[in-house]
Amino acid sequence: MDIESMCSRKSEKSYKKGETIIQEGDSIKEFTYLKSGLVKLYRKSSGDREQIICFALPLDFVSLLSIFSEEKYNYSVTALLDSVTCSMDLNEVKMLANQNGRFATGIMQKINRATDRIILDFLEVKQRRLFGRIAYILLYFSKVIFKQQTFELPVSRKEIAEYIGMTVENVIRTLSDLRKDGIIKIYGPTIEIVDMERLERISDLS
Amino acid sequence: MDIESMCSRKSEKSYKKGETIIQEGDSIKEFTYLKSGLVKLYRKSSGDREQIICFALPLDFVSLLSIFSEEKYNYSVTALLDSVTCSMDLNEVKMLANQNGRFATGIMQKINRATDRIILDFLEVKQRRLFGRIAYILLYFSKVIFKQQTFELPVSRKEIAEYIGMTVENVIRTLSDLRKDGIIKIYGPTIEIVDMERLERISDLS
DNA sequence: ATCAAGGCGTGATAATTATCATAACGAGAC
DNA sequence: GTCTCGTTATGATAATTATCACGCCTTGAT
Repeated sequence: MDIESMCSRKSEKSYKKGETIIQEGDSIKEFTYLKSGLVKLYRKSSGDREQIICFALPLDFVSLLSIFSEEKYNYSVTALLDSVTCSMDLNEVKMLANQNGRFATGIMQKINRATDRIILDFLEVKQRRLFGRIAYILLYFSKVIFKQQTFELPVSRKEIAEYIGMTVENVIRTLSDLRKDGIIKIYGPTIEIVDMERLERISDLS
Repeated sequence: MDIESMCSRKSEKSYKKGETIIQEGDSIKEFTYLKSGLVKLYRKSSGDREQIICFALPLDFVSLLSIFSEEKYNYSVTALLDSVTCSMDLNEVKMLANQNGRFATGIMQKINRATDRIILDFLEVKQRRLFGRIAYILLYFSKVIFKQQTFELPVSRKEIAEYIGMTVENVIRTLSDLRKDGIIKIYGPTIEIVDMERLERISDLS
């Protein structure tokens, strides 16, 4: 019994871009992963601001934090692109995990990998400044998410700001500066990385 | 078979304050938790700086990130106080987890709780500025680690800086400012929180 | 069509933080 | 002992980032 086969007999749900999949405070009843699309995991912080924790791609678990240890979600999930999730009853998953060690360690490994990734990315972002952070997230979208030099940004400038921990104005300004320096091109919502090496250097040099 | 009983027949090691328990890059052969003392988990970032990921208390796992998913540690662990660790052979733990679902979910739950804690603390720190961050970490030491208003700081100012992502000078300056405002007292390495409410207000107001 | 709201973009200014310099002090090496 | 070296400490200055203010454009509601 693996995730794939379990999923086949479980419930799929579709979400339009912008729809909320999980609301902070919801009780955790299902174990969910993303089948297609792109979502953001985020948290409401004091003063009605939001902090984006990470983005999740197809086959990533959406049930990460708090699952198996809390009763209620301490983060929200919203679709950035039209998305399909696959959910299984959490109690069934827990029972299965208790009965089947291999299944349990499989899940464990996958969740750990995801949370490790979050922590390591936080550290990467933290050691950079504005320019380095913007370069880092552009490279992230280009290399990890879209695997292309030209892509349509699935997030607003505000959401970038919420991920890297800066203000919207500075995100916008920095993108403009990168454009003025000929490192990227901006066509409305799509971004083209023109000078990949220079962007990488900026990301490395903080 | 639970962690406690498994530990009883496994190897304990003692470390003096300052000794390194795990070195980034070491291959992961054991599953380790802290029996007594206090340690820091940290990572070397570019430019021989270090970033502290978290602190671990007795009964916390020291094997967190990368374990079960990587072959080598991507972080280091060093004792901040004299510490004793308890280690089990990782392959044995994996085998046991594969055979025993309850054991596996138990570990899973504990690791998840720890990594969740790290992520949530990162978010808390991230949304604050210098003063708020210093207040937050002082409250953390006071409430979580020592459960006292007066305690001996187990970390240097530099290490505080490495945790909250600021410079040493600003950490020192901010502690001085809090002292001048009568919120804390500093006797060499020990700190007394005089005005807990004010410190909490500073932590909340960022 | 018109209005309101929100995202994008830019400039001026203020606040925050980093960097550089310097000094006192204690611990460990020799 | 004495000499480093690292930590704590403080000030002056520079760099970075946030805040405020404004205008443009698009989208959705009425």
